[in-house]
Amino acid sequence: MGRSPCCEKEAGLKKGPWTPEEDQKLLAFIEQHGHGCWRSLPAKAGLRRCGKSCRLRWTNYLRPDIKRGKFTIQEEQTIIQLHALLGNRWSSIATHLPKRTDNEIKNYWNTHLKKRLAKMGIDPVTHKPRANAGASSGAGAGNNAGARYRAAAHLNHTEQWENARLEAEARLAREANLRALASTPVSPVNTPGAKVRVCFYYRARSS
DNA sequence: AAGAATGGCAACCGCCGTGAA
DNA sequence: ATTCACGGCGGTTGCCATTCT
Repeated sequence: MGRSPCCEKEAGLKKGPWTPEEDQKLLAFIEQHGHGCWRSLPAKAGLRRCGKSCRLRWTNYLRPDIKRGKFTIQEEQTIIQLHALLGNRWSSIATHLPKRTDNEIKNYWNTHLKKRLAKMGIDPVTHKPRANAGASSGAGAGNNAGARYRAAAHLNHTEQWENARLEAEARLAREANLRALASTPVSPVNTPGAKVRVCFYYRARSS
């Protein structure tokens, strides 16, 4: 039973980058009325966009509580720790970084953190040391001191990440307990319905 | 200086879960 | 019990900016 696409190919529906005028319209409308039903919002706000596009623009860019700009070391650590625990569940990760959007975190992971971990010889999917770590890091074959240094550094990093991971695990467990005690709604981390699509794919850029 | 390659990020696509009818 | 609409999510793409050759 196929679902029709959420955004019908309606004539005149605009796609692509948002203009400042569109941003202004969306912002003004939501500030005045709240977003309500996203589907009907564009018509009410005078936008020629689909509701989904409006929602995305709002949640990823226009929301006033979004922190933009460079991620701090602490934020990076949190992302790495949570990714080790949760995999690519960006929305869950984002709940622990309240001012960052899942899209931003996902982008940051794919463009920065993933590469950094790989460079350190850590598999960005499993967060465990790679068996052949360092073999492809461009190490000069005859440089033993360099190799020793890299090996030590690698062990050091591995240890660091593992500790961080355990810390995060403990913290999340504590938080879960507190939530259970307070009988508040379970967090996305433990929500049964939360998507567990851990399989990871990263588009290899064609060169 | 110019073109190619790469990086970074905003936005789109399609699937899934949920709740209402 | 089934269908449908909607919101939400993760994966992917496309474009602009920056760096490299």
